[in-house]
Amino acid sequence: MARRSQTEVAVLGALSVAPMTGYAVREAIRDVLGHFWSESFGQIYPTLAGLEERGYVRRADRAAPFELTGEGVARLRELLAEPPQRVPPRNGVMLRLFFGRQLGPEACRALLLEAKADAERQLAEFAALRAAVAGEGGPDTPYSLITISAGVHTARAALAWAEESLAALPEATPSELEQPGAD
Amino acid sequence: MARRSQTEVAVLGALSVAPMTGYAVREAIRDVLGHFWSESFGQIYPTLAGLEERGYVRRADRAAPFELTGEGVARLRELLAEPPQRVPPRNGVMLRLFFGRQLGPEACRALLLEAKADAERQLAEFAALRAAVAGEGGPDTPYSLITISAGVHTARAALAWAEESLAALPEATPSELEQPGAD
DNA sequence: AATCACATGTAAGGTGTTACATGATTAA
DNA sequence: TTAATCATGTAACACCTTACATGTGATT
Repeated sequence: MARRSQTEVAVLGALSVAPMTGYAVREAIRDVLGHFWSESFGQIYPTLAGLEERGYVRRADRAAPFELTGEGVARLRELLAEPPQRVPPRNGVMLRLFFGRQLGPEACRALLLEAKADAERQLAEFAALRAAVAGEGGPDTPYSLITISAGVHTARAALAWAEESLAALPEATPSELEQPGAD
Repeated sequence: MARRSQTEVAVLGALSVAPMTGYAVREAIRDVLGHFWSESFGQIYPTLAGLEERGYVRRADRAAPFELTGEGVARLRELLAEPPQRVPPRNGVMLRLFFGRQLGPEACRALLLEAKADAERQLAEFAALRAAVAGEGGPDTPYSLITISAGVHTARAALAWAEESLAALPEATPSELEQPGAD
C-alpha cells in the first residue's frame, strides 16, 4: 500500500506563497524546493485536479492560475502538522563504497572525488541562494534560511568526509593493487 | 519508466560476503546496510529468483542457502561500476520547515528538537557500530568504516544545524506568537 | 503443546518516472 | 513562419510497500 504521498503538501505549499499556474508550480518545486524536495511532474496536474475537486484549490479565470481556497490553507496546515514521513535511505554511493573491495580502490577513489566535487558545487549554490533569499526579507525568509543552512551543514560534512576518506583509502590498497580483477 | 532498480546490487553484495538464506539477506540489508540502504522485503525473493534464473546465484542443497556463482561476482562488479543513481531528495522535515510560517513556530521548534534527538541517537549508534566493525578487522573493514564515517559526519552536521536553528528561531517569532491560528 | 524465530514466498494496489500528445503565446 | 517557451494534460509501466499465506524447527 505504500506510504502516503506528500505531493499534496508540496503543491499546496507552493500555492500558499502565491496563486500560479500548474506550470509555475512545477518550476517552483524544481527551482525553489529542489534542494530538499522533488516531484514527478506527471503527478502535479492530477494532484491539482484532485485538490480542486475537494475544494482546496480553485481556478481564477484569466490565464487559469490555480489558487488556494480557505479550506486549502487549512488543509495545508493540517498536512504540515502531521509527522514527517521518513523516506527509507537509498544512497547509491554508500552502497558502492560499502562493497568497495569488489569495486576496487581506484573506482572508490573516483567516487569520493566526485562526491567531493558535488559537495563543493553545492556549497557554492547554497551561498548564492542564501545571498538572494536574505536580500528579499519577506516573512518566509527565516524559514528558507533554515533549510538552506541545513544544506550548507550537510554539504560541508560531505566535503570533510570525502577528503578524510580519500586520505584514508590508500592505506587499504597496497595489497589489492596487484590483483585488480583476480578472483 | 522509472529508474533502474538497485535491489540486485544490494542482494548480490550481501551474498558476496557469504552464502546465506533469503531470510538472512533480508536481515543483513536491514541491520548492516540499514544506515544508508533499504529494501522492500517483498522484493528480495523475486529478485533472488530472477538472479538464479540468469545464473548469477545458485542454491546449495542443505538448508537451501543462496550462493553467488562466478558470473554472479562478475555481475556484481559490473553493477557496482555503473554510475550511482541519485535518488531525488524528499526530506519531509525540510518541507515542513520551509513552510514554517504556515506551520507555526512552536511546531517548527518541535521538529528541530526531534531532529536533534535523532542526530544524537544516530551518533551513539555509529559509535557502537564503529567499535564493533573495527574489532573484526576483515578485508571489508576499511570500506565499512568509510560508510560509517559518512554517517558520523552527517549526524554531527545535523546536530549542529538543529542547535543553531533552534537558537535562531525565536528571533523570527515574536510577531507571529500573538496569532497562532489567525488567518 | 504452544510459542517464537526461521524460511520462502504471493497478492493487491498505490506511487513515481518517463515519454508522449496537444495547443496557445511569444519572439526572431 | 519557424522555433521556443508556456501550459495542461495522459499513458504505460516499473517500482515499492504492506499484508497475508504457509510451512519448519527449536525452545519452554
